[in-house]
Amino acid sequence: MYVTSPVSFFENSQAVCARFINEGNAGHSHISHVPTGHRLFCDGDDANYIYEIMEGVVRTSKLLSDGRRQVLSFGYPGDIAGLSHDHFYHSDCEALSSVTLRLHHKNAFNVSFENEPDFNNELLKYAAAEVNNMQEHFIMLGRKSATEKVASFLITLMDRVGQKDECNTCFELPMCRSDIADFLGLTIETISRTLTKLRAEGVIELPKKQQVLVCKPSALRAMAERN
Amino acid sequence: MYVTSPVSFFENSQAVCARFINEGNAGHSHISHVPTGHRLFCDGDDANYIYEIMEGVVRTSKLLSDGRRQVLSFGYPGDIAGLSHDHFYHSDCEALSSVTLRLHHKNAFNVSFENEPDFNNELLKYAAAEVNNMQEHFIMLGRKSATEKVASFLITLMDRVGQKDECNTCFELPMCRSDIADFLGLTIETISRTLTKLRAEGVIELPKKQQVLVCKPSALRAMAERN
DNA sequence: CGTCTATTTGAGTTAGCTCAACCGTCGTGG
DNA sequence: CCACGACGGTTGAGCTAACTCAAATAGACG
Repeated sequence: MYVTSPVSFFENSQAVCARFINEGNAGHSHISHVPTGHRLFCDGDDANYIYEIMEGVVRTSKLLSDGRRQVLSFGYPGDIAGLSHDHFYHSDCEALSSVTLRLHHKNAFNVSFENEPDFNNELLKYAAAEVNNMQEHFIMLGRKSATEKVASFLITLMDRVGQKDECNTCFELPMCRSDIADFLGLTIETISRTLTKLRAEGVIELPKKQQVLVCKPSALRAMAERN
Repeated sequence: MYVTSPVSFFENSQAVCARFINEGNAGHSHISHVPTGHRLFCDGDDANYIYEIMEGVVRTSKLLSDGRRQVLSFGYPGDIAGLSHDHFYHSDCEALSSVTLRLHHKNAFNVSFENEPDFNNELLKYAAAEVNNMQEHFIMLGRKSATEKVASFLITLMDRVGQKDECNTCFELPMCRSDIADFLGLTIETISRTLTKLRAEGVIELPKKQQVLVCKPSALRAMAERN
């Protein structure tokens, strides 16, 4: 189980990164591959890189001392992981699938990147958008019911990575139920029951456990806002 | 009641700002005063300014269509409000006390500030720190009990603005119970009951309804982490 | 085919919610 | 100056959404 697995179960993140780095550009950034389940960085590590996700999905999370976990985000291609306001990462980050990354090496004593004003501007834009996304997630965590949370979550994924054939939209869930639970502030049982309910109502289908088919997108959207 | 008060109850935010602006510097920033209860900006307004809080406290919040509200942050001196990733504000912001602000005028078609790379760097640093704070708040909203939430909230304020005399630490609560409730994802009744419980256990005192005296800071910190 | 793990389903519990009454403070107007 | 109403906060009683614990099921994989 993720929730209780100690950090030491995985290799040290530095080692993982070193192992899978393929030197791309000699300059400030290079390309790296990380396989499923491996860690990009840990809470407390030196924040030497900013990770641009090019392919695959990562999960960032934070642990409380008693094992409770909050998943902070699922990072899809185009997203950035590892932004830090000081010298350290403040979350764990793990590959949920085989991941291709662009690593931007960071001056260890500066949040921003020297001689890269454009990249800094991009980062600022990204950070501002991230703040906005997180604010939306605040509403989700603070004020929405279980059904609303799950429906909102599915809609976000549908809009972002859904494949539309004729009438339905289909997408993969690279994360397991406990990841979803810890993202939405619920339990795995509640996630499961809610998905079952949505399926029973004909709003979605679950061809495989980690694959969703949205049959009634408008009904799903309605459920994300009320009840 | 804040939760249900329509936007139109207050004057248009542009007007408010215009009225209370005292031209400080002729350049990119100027100083402004906003009295208690008045709005700095609304969700949907053109994001023309970034607000640097110099004195007083502001509250940013988001409303759902059915009236549910999530308070996103309480802004204290040194904080920034109004950061946006596009041309618009995505939250409401209101003065909880008489507030002094430095307004930074923004190019309406750019997130960042032209010819102000230093300010941009400051912004990036601030945004990264903000992301970090918000991640902490995710744990609060997603995984903590009512008691833990209230205790965490009090500790944050205590550490930030507490006045330490001999053995106790004292601070004001410029926000009302419903603000705290909507910040922590609880109801006013639960806030009230929890404060009563903390008082009964001798951890805090409430000399006035909007004033807190922390008698047992370590006990309070313990409660913030477990139950 | 058997084992391991993720997920689903069921049954009972509870933390926090809703609804309602009450209290205290403060501002207004007779 | 006092009565009254409004409003924010507290307290009580009962309810319910989501949790916990437990058992059954279903894939995945050697």
